[in-house]
Amino acid sequence: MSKNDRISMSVIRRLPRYYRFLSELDEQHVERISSTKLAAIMNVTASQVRQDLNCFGGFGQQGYGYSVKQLKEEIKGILGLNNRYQAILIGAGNFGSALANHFDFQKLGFELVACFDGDPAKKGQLLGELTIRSESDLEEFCGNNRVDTAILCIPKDAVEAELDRLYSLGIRSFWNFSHYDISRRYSDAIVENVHLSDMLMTLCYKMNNLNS
Amino acid sequence: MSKNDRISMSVIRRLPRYYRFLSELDEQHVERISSTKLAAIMNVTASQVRQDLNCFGGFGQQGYGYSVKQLKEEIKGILGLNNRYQAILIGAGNFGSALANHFDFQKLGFELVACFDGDPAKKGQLLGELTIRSESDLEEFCGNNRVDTAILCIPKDAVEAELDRLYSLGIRSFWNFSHYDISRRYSDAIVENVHLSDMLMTLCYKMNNLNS
DNA sequence: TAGATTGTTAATCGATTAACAATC
DNA sequence: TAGATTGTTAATCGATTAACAATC
Repeated sequence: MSKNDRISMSVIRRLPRYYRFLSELDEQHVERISSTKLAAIMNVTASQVRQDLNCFGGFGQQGYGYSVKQLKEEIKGILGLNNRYQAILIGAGNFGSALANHFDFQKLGFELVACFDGDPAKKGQLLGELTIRSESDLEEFCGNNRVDTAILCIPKDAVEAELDRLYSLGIRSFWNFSHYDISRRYSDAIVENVHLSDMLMTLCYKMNNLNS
Repeated sequence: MSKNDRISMSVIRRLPRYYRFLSELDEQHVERISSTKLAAIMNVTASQVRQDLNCFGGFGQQGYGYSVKQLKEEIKGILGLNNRYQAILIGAGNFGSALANHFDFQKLGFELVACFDGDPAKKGQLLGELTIRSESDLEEFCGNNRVDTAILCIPKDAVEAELDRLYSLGIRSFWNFSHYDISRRYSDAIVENVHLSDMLMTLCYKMNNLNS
């Protein structure tokens, strides 16, 4: 991470994709790759590949290309995937449960350390390897455990109250599956929103307006 | 939908957000709104609001602003949310199940009409109001029913074979939760990708590189 | 050395913002 | 009419692509 003078989000959002493709190449024991070939595989321009990678430093070698393994590791580091993060899940409804059971947090350095739900009936139930805790245990748990990220899988209306508690407990990073606008309330919060319904609407538009 | 000369994806991806905010305003019985006020609520510039909306026609009125209800309906129409779509779910694993049970398809005009899973043990099980079908019933079902969209909730390795079958059955629209690159194989496919792990990686980057 | 391919600068393209005349 | 606010053009900004000298 050398010449880090404000990387644009456009570049950042492409990094996971580079990381995926490089991981694949690495698994196939490909040792080196040129920007041209990588671009062809990823369906982008070679210029963009070189431009993107150069935001972080000269990982390549003229006349040779890039070492797949090294580049993969560099990007992994840039993304912060070598660190360990402890996440808690807020809301053990269907969606939160799916995430807890099915999503490979480990692969990205995350560990789901607790899960909270407002429904008293759910308290004590198992969710994968976790026992569902009551909302009221939030303060105690966060007092005794490091929590790096909260994953919000509760309905929009329930978010604000919950968010205020999480924020006052010092949590600043949120993976937000609700439509509540976290950044508006806490401008220093680090937020990644997943708006599934927005994406389905976009598909809907494409169905009506693309080719066909 | 008047002056539709190629709207950029940047604009399209903002439409669901307009739609959401306008729906809220409408629920609050707000009758009209100016681009300046809407921009303030949505945290964008008034210029962008006017520019965006004008891609589709002059919905506003000088000196007055926009009618909330009308604008909402216009955008709804542009997105294609007034139509009815029949979707099938491919893969009734944890994630697919969550979607089937929890996601409000109806609201966007979608109806989940069938669900398929490769695991014979799952056949016949109930998933919400749907009975899980065997993969082998795909051809028969699609022969007898209109299917507008397939929702892919199967692992990357399983996608290609499945995609080929779906494509040959005439399905061209895909909501893709896997990392398989559909557009590369079928360039005329209409695809919306949801790459959850990419988004978590982006959050990870932000945690390491933003403020703090 | 000759060939390949990067790193980087310059050119182009597209998207956002500003400004203002048109008009309700 | 005067005030407000759009629709739209022009200016700015940022992101992508092209080009090429540096260098392995």
